[in-house]
Amino acid sequence: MHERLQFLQEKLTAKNYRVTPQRLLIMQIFCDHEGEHLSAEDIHRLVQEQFPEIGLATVYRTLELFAKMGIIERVHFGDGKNRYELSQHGKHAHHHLICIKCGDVAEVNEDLLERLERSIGEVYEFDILDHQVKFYGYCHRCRRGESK
Amino acid sequence: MHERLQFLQEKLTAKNYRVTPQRLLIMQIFCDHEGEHLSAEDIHRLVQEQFPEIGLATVYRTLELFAKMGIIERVHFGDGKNRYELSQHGKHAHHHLICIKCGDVAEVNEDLLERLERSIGEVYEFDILDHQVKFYGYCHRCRRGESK
DNA sequence: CTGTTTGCAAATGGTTTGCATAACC
DNA sequence: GGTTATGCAAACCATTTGCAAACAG
Repeated sequence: MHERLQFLQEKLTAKNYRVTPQRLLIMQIFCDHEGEHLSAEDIHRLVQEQFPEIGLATVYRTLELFAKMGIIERVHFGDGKNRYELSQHGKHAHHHLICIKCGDVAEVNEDLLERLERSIGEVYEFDILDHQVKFYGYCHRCRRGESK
Repeated sequence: MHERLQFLQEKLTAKNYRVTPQRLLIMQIFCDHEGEHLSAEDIHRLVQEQFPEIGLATVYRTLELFAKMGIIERVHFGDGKNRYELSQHGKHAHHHLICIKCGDVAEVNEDLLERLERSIGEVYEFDILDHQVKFYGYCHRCRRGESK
């Protein structure tokens, strides 16, 4: 949890970016909310609890910086806003199960797509570097008629 | 091509929506541009060539109506705007190869995902109804260093 | 100190909405 | 003729940008 902040500091320093409390705090928020898919507004609200004077623009600029540095990834669920999650160093974490009833988003961490990716790459002469896969349907709760 | 317009008319009438030249024309545009992934603005521009007085709002309202009726599908490529394509009745057409260099979007029509979908459905107790898969990388032209 | 980063407010761009008019049935 | 659909303009919402002040190195 801690080591991630240290890692961030090193990476920032290495690229001549400055280590600021805002950047550290936003990173902290990501660590405290792993597995969630936060929007910029979510992050702004959460950071404000500890640092009320932070501006939304700073959050956006930080998210862009982190994304550019490969620390976080942007994911799109088609609800009009971007969402962000920590990148899982090397591993893809872009298999999402999205419940069309309760809106719950679960992650599938297995890299079952690898074989598919390889064959598509061959057939279509396409060098695949990354992918994003979304499955829409009913989650285990909703399929049983439970509410969230 | 024609039969699609007739199909649209029947579906509109059946649901007590009105058959208007704007709606027919937008459908025509989709038929004339199969395989492309048009944004609302693209469609507005194309329709305007034949019907200059159409408003952007009408385009948006029509797209929403068509999507609600299942005639078209919304797809998101993460460039900030929605894109639309004709639904392929029953078949998924949501495997996209997106070139991160030239921006070209190709479709993969095979339903290679079916097995994967089945096993994920079992493991995660998730009823999968639809999916959307995007592969990002270099297309055959860009990988050879050609320009578009 | 010097250049980067921040906060604020204003601008932007895609999409939605209110309302009076026009068009379908 | 009654209701739905359209066009226009204004509203909206997520995101971006300009700029002067604050801050890291």
